[in-house]
Amino acid sequence: MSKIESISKAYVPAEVEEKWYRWWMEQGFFRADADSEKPRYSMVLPPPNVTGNLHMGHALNHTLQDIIIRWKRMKGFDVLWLPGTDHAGIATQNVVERQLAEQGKKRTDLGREKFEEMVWEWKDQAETNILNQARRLGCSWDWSRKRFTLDEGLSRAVREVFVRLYQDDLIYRGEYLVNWCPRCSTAISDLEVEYKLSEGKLWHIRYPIQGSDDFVVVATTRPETMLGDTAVAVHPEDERYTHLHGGKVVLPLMDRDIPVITDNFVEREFGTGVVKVTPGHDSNDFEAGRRHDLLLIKVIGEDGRMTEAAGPYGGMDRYEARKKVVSDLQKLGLVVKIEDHSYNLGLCQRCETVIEPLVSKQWFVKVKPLAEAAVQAVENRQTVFVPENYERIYFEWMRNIHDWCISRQLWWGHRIPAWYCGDCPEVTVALTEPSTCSHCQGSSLKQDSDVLDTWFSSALWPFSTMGWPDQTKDLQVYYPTDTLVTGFDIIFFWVARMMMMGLRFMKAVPFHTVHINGLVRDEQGQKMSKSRGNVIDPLQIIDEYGTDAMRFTLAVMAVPGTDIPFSISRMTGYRAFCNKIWNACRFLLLNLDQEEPVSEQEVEQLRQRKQLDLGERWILSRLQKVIAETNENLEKFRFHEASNNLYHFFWHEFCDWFIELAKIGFTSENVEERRRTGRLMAYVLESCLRLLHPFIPFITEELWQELPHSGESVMVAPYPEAHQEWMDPAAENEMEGLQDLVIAIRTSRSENNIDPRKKIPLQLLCKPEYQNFLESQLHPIKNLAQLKEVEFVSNLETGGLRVQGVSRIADFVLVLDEVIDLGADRTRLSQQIDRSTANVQQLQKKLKNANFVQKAPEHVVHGVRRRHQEAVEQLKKLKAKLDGLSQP
RNA sequence: GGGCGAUUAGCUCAGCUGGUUAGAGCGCCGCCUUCACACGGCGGAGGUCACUGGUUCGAGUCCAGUAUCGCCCA
Repeated sequence: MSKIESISKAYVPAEVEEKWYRWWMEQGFFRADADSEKPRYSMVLPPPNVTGNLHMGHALNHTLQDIIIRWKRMKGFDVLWLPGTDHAGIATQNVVERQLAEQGKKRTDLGREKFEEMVWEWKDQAETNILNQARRLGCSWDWSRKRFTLDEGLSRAVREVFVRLYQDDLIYRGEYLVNWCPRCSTAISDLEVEYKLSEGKLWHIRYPIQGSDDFVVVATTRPETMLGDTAVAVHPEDERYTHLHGGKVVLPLMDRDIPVITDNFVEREFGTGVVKVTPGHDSNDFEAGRRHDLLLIKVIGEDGRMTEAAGPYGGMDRYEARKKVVSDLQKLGLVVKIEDHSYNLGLCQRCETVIEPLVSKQWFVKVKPLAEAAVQAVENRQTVFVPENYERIYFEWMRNIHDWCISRQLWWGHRIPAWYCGDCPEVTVALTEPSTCSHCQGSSLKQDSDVLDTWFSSALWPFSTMGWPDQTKDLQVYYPTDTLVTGFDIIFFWVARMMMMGLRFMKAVPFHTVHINGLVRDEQGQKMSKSRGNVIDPLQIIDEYGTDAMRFTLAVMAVPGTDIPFSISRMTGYRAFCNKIWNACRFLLLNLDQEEPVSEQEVEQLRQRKQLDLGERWILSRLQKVIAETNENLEKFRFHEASNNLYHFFWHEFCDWFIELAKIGFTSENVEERRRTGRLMAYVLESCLRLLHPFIPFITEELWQELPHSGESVMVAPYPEAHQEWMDPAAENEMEGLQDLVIAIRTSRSENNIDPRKKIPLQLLCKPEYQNFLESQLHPIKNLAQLKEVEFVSNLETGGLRVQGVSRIADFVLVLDEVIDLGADRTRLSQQIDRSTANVQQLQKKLKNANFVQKAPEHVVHGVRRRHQEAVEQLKKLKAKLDGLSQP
């Protein structure tokens, strides 16, 4: 009784969340134990970037992982959920550079060392923030194993991998066309370029044919690159241009003779069918240039300005140069026409600057051999994708993979472990700084100033975090991990590369299952973005609605393979659900006078001694069903089904029916009955808290601690397993009959505007086989349907102040004091008759169909027969009722 | 151009291997402050499951095509 006073009428999340998280940590419940005898289950967290805050995407991703982890932990596994953060090279460097820019400074003003210090400061700050946010989300991370991609251990793994791949000829340095971001001043990989359809122009330009007065017309979207043209190309089978084969044209403005080449890559339908070839600034042209041994001229430099090779245009910005080139051409009368043209513009993923393809000396990973193994592993189902169709996306990319440019001209990241010799042209690649050149023994060495692509270190995450290259116990026990939960947007960036690296260096896939979660969108299904102003901050949501409500909403909406339109109004509903759970417990505590936990043996005894009443047998049976379903759904990553079933069971079965029945038990004069009601309800409620805990960890812990329980914490209590023998189809069937009758009476009452509080008399007419059953259930029926006395009759008295109703197991008449609206009654009956007639006809049609009766499985046919019979009877009764009304 | 996905109630979406009268939340309408909960209770209205054809005894569910929308890759 003192307890209930301490429990408020509504659940206030802010009052309990922090307390429990701290306590869980102190108790060491989150820590994995590599020496444990238990079966193990492991997962690594996709490390969030240390660029700022966690967003709804993280909230979803982390919630799903935490559900799995908490569930497995309760199931008796030794679980490891390894957390950490990613240094996120370009992204983080950009954040800090932007801060500098506000002070009017550039990173070069500070120098490398000073700048790096500054980024480290930012990193500490951002990381602390992110880790706090994860706490608020309730993530049961093993904090003792937290990692950061630039940690010494992980850096050692990066160097080790680089050196080994170099030794195996899978890493090389070379001069190739790369995607260059002039703003970030670095090369980026193909994946980091985002394409956006933009409105541009198509310029048609005349190139004079050498030794002739004639011209060819080429079409281009980037006229400034013509300064670097070293050929024009036509399709070999294009009959319009056979006369040009082997000839030359004169490049305008530069007055350079360039050859006409023939190549299949030319699209005859594009423009005039003659294209300019600029091997220095276009990837298709680069390839063509190699095939035809063309000169390569770099007319645009790393700073986005024209180079000296651009002659008079040298030093101009690339867009100014474009204008100038066009106007100069126009003066020469060489511009035939300018058309509007939309085309895909390549932008830097991080800063949206237009990418400049240019030739540069970079480090590359030869990916093909690595990709083959990674494809096979998925083909052999050593790793499976959930939902499965993502595997096709993975294959598609892996089979068309290009070499991976891994060097970045940044300061924030893993420095490339390569040293250039001042005395010879060779490079020394080593784990630690060498004192002499490995080729000429010279001692004037200088380390490559570039760093590695962030994804290079992320690719090692599943094993670098566990201590590799040392053969640690953690690696032995927890690698390969079981599941990876991540977004589809980084299947190529990250998942594919972890597969390649894991297989190469650990000789085993990094994870058995890749569960792909969707994107969190706003209520209208729009992508959340700062510019749209529709970004939802998870922390704000948590402050306002509580972590549990947010987690449950995300879980319920997480349909595999689809995006999540996050809805505040929906979440309000799940906050109400938390409140419902809270109050169900309050109700029990109000009525419970013992604290001894209820064991399964105790329930089993009651069951065997046939001491349970219908509602109790029914709720136990339903509980087994929902336990089985929840485990099955979680096994298949069907979070939405699992959470939705629990929601429905708890609210609409346990609360709406069982608690209502329990109210009768609690007010019984029979001490034994009162006690049993409390025991049963405590048992079911405690089971529900355990079932719900992975989804809503905070409220379940708070309440579990208040209820009779055994064990320290709900988070380490055993997850419920279904007792097959507690399933009770007979009880479920009887209960359905009872519910059907109660609902029919309630509907009748409501339709006749009878005050819900008003207790009224009732006449019942039932089939003989239900008589005993109904008599035994009179008490609950009276309570649930607000009835005064119930009289069994052999003929329903119609007419006058009587309202009739039918249900599956019994018909009834409400005996009313008030005047009722016969007209309304008639309309309602007619509607019911229409519906019922349609139903009968449909079932009849099926049964008349000889094919159906012969071919459909027996139980289906049987079911239809039964339903048909019932429907016919019901229709007959409804018609009789209508007749009764018509002749008062 | 290639690939993937979507189209179900006013809104946002479930519906897993084809089989009760297609469900949920929110919204809407009516009644109720009944001693767990108004973040509540009881009841109700609302759907030709995008369209066309096919497979099947039976299709929201499987197949083909059409339309519209979205995403990824080139």
